[in-house]
Amino acid sequence: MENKLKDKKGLTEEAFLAAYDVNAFEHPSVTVDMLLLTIGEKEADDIRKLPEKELRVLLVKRAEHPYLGCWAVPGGFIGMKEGLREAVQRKIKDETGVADIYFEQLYTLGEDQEEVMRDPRTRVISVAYMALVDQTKIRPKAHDTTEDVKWFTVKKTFNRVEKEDASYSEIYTLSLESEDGKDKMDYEVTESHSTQSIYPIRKVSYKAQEKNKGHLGFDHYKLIDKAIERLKNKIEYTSLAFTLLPEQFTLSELQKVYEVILDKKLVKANFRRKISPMVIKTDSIQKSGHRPANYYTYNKDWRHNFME
Amino acid sequence: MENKLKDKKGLTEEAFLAAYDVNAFEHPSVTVDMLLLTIGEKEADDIRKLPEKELRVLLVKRAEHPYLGCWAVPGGFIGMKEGLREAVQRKIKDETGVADIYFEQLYTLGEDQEEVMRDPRTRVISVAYMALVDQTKIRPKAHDTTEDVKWFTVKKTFNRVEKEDASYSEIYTLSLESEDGKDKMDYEVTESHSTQSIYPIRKVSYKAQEKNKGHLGFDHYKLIDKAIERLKNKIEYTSLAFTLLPEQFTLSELQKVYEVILDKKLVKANFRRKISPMVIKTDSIQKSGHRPANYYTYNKDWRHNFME
DNA sequence: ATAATAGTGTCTATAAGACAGTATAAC
DNA sequence: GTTATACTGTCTTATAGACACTATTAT
Repeated sequence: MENKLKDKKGLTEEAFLAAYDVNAFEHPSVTVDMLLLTIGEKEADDIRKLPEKELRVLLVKRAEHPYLGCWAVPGGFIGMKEGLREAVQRKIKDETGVADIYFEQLYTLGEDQEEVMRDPRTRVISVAYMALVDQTKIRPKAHDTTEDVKWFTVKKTFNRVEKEDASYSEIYTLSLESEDGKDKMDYEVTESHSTQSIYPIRKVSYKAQEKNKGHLGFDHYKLIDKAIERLKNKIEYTSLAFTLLPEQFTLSELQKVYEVILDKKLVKANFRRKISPMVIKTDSIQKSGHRPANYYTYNKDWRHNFME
Repeated sequence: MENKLKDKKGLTEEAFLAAYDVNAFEHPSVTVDMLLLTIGEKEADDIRKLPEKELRVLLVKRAEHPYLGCWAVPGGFIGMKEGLREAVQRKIKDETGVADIYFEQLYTLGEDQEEVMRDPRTRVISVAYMALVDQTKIRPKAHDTTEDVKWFTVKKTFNRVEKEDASYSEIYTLSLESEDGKDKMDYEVTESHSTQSIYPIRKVSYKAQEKNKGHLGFDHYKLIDKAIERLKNKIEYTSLAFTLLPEQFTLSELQKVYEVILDKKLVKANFRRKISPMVIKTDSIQKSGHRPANYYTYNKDWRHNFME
């Protein structure tokens, strides 16, 4: 649509745009952050036992100011002519060497006064994305702006509830530990909910623990926390679990993925009944030190059969 | 934490920050957009009948380029020292005169190439928020940058499914109509889902209809669509419905709110059974041309009794 | 009486949870 | 046989859906 209307100053759109001065105001910077999550396996001591699974996030050790030497979620400034998703795509390629990965928008940082100061360089709005991968498919590598890359095991454990007059708080520990055990950061997470308001008012605060080996840069603990929450939520009604596994998997492996993310044990028979429409049995078999298991694949037309 | 480490160029953080030139790169602009949603009532012809309810969104008629004369979701540039939420809070106050309103982050626009060009002035990243209000509490007003403000009834109706080789598409009509009926915009929404990939790939496209009276600026149809979807999703497991009603309401009113948002009829007895833990009976009564109804309020400690 | 809505009781269908049992491999 | 996991059947309980019935007001 060509807009020939004139504004209050008598300008057409064309004239207005020609006169528009982008630099009349100061602009914030915009970055993307990428939470790359995966399910890793802890090598079992007994060969006959199945390996335990755990949730992991990819962190890079920063080789540049600010937060030089700290661990952080990979990310960076976006180009002027680059879409946010495209920027994330580029980061994923840089970080992992792979292009075809599931990711979705998670949360945009820069909401309140505290977050206005989140980067000492300038005002930074950061759009965070959550990406999910099968760990066996990728091999992360450090590059110019990063000194190291590691997978960190993520765990969020419940501590206690505190009741106040107008609110109650749930207190958790969010812990991050690198595979080699050299870096370990814990955060105390306090989620307070107002009991006064009609609508949910939720304030979350984070406190780094004294004994931490290593530091997490920026306010990235917020992103990790958000990502866990989102994943926990969505895994129940989507097919996201399958993005964390190879194309072929056993039902026990699948169950462990659910158990790690939901953070609770599931009853085998019930689990199998529930996910049966989402999977297809293959003729391959996984051999092991006990009864062999059937391999399954994701049933690609699960969705449209179950939404009318 | 004071960071005394030196980077590759031998600079401390302090020296690095002193030398940091914000203007070394061009920056995108950042705006917030605010989707203010409410439940409105269509005046019934028969006094004895209860009024029908419908979902409405607040749109402003732009008095400035670009999209001068078009309807748009209210919004604007953020200040350098202003948090995103704070900017939205300010807009809400400007637009409605009220401060205490529920709102949450919805979605950040600017994801792909098409969205890089979404504003003819410059590259604009827009962080959209969804706000929910009881329509009786507020009185929207136009101001300097807007020529008019109106509530638009929002409806999304299903048309058909089209099956292709590697995908299937659901086609909907998204319609917006002002209370006075003078402005009416329809969009054909095509949601295609890939049937090939392990993970959900969903592409949505929008097409304005020829017969439209009035235009919607920018890509704001995307936001309206996202907001409907979010609301539909969250109303089932949150207390958001109560933000759309006065403090006291009848169970029939509450049921109508759910029906409008979920876009289906509910069975009264079952609905009441399900929401009973969320509400408290008051001693007030609503008189009308039939059996009077009890007023209820939201049960503020519904949440923590139902999450262990 | 009638129109219109308020409010309740109960039967049925479906899904979730618990648990016990059998099967099959390596050692 | 033992260990460790794979896989299945069935009972119980909880939840969702359908439907019928009674109650109360204004006109």
